[in-house]
Amino acid sequence: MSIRPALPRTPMKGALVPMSLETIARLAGVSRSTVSRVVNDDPRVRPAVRERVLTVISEQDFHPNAAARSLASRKTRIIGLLIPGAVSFIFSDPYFPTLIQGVTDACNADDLNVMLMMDPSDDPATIDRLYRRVIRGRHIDGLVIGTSMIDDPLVARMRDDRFPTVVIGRCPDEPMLSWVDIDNREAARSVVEHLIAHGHRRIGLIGGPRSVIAAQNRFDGYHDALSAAGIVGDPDMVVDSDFTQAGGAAAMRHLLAVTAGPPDAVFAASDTMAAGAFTVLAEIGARVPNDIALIGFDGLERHLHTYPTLSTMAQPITGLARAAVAMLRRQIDAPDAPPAHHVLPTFLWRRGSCGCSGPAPPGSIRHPPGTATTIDVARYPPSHAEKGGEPVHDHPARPAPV
Amino acid sequence: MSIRPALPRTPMKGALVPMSLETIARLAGVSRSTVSRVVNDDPRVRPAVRERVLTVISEQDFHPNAAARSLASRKTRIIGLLIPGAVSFIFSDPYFPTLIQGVTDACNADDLNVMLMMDPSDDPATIDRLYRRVIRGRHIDGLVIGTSMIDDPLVARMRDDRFPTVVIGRCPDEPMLSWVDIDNREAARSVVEHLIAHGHRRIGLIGGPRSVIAAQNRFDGYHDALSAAGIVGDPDMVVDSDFTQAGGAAAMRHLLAVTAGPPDAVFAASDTMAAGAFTVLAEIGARVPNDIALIGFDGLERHLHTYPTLSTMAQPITGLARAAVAMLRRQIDAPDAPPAHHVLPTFLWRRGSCGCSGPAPPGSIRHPPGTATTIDVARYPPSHAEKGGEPVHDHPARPAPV
DNA sequence: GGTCGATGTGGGAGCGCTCCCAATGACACG
DNA sequence: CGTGTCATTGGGAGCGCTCCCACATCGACC
Repeated sequence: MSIRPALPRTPMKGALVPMSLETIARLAGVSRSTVSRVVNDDPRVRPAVRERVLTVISEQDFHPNAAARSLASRKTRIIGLLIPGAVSFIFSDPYFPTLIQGVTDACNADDLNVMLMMDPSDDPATIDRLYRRVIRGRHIDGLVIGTSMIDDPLVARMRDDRFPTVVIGRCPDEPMLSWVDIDNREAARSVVEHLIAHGHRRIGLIGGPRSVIAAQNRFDGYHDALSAAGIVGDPDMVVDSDFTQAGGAAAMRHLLAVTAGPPDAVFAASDTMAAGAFTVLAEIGARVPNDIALIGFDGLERHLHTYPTLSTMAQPITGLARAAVAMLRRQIDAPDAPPAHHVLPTFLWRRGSCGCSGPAPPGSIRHPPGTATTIDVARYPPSHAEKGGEPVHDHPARPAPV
Repeated sequence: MSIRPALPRTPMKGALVPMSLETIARLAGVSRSTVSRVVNDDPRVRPAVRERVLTVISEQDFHPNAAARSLASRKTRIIGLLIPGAVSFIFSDPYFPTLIQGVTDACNADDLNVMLMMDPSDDPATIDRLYRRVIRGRHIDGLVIGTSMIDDPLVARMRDDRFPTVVIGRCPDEPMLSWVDIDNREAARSVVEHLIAHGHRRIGLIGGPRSVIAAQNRFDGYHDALSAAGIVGDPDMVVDSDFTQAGGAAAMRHLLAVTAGPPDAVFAASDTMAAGAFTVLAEIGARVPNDIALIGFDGLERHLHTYPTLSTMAQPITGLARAAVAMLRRQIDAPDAPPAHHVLPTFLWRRGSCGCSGPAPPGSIRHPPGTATTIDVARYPPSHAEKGGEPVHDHPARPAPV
């Protein structure tokens, strides 16, 4: 195995030839340092010299060696994106793909690179190897964690290592870690409140796995709304599911089979589960929303194409990703700054499946569109805002209780 | 901005302390070289010494610095995974998420890291920056390209740069690039052949974008089957769509509105588009498969939960990913080896939506289960094989015409 | 007892950058 | 004309590894 570059080989058409600052320096008649300054946009270079160097760089199609740069600067310009393997629903739900896309997009804008870390097998030994190799091997400058599980050991590890980390999804037990999130509890509460405003009393909940903090928060919000309305919840109306379409379908069947009678409205804690519920309702010939009303969670564009269109609590997935990257950059630049916590707003899209098709239901809450968070990267509402529905209720950003 | 590590700080509980081969060497009473040998599994170390060094490494929780390693060895142990932004259907279809997962999984097994490259905006300037930064900056050792478009400029660039690259999806015009693929044309042909065996003559096609090579190949296969059966195709029966569910629904509506009459069977070139078609059929009350039979493409597990279950041509997405990583590793180790091309087998799952519900239709082709390709990494059939249907027709791997 | 190979081991010389400091020249001012 | 100041520029010293070569050390063998 020859590792040495094949130097004497005649450089063939376009083939990558190793090139260094020194080469460029010689060709431009300056020193290595000056080329370095030009490459790094250091102002201490005379415009004429800068011009000359830039010309040579562009002629030679030179780009500085990342490894050498990292070694000397102690910065890799790579951030890690960790998607925990424990979440079985990773790719049966477009949440994570959208998140990944949002993160890479934000990084492109900053000339950062993304190292994707995930372990579908969720084997502790693999995770440990991955962790040691990437974090301790200093492959990356910081880490974005896709979604935190309750008692995620990796989260505690990052805190102990004081490694720059931003979690998407709150970490109530880790005040020293930065995170960005939506207010899942409040959002869920207002979904159920909306169903109550439609006159429904027997409201089912198709929830996510309790181990996912966001899912737990949505359970809590559901109960909050029932309590506030003085409704005594039926435990049979609450089904734990798994964020998949199949799981949503199974949960719906379960709700329909409850001895005390089926629900007259259902809140599914994800659009994907709502879609599963939808198919079951179609199968048995139940009319939505007349027989059973339905509201999802996520605000995925694709569910605009069902009939009736799915009402849903939209969360700014791309905004979360952008915010996480921005926060992480800040943390990398100032490692000793205190942790930051941000809450982004959500929107309830009233569409066909909840019974809204024009006039707001009696008693529905209508807030003015909330000003977004102080993080300017959180562009909101989502781009498909204009495609259907109308925001009824939003949760303005606010500092989270730390 | 202090870049220097805060050395004098008392090392707090678990905080990352910079550590080097030299440190370990001193603690173990050996030289830097010996530690390096231990870390790299070089046999030229006495067992006793190795043991001692390993103990110190583990005590100190040491992991060698990736940048220094890369700089000295000229290998980064990172591979790039490029998902072209031009494909709008990236995340509306689980194909890419599954591919990404497959690639990271394969890399974990080899202690390789994955750098995710994608540009949703598909802006040439961004792509160019990304390319220069990552490829020419030598951030990665090699590249897996998710799916090639017809005339993808990036593909030509890789070939010119002689950069280790494997494309998932064939590149007929680039014999010097390695790729792994399925035989889309033949697979599509046998789908349509199967519909013909069911007695259908008026067969619609919901295709993907023509700019995607795989989609084009499926069009060709569709026509092959019609020709072979002596059926004169109706151009109105062929609708170009976009691999999304909404696109599939729109295409189905289009097929239903054709003046010469609706199809009695439809081949959708992806399961996601088939799902869209499904909802339209349900909406108008058409029975599947009695009024209109339907077969999809991809073999996504989620469509096992529809009613009737979706018949589909399954492709080994994870197998493609694994094969690509294996091929890329080989190419990185032996850059001068000739390019490799592999074709993985597909399976037709006969389920409810095509009319198969037990006995094979008259004249259906039944091959013995094909032995998989010579690439041992391609485990096949997919893990959900046991969940429904029965393979009817497989395409054994064969060397591709180069 | 000398020679040879095999087997370990140590240290030097980079890899291609960044950062620091010293040196240079130009210019203004006293 | 001396001196100080500023803007530029060059070169040295690493960053933490890998690789190569030299140098033991130890038997085995003649």
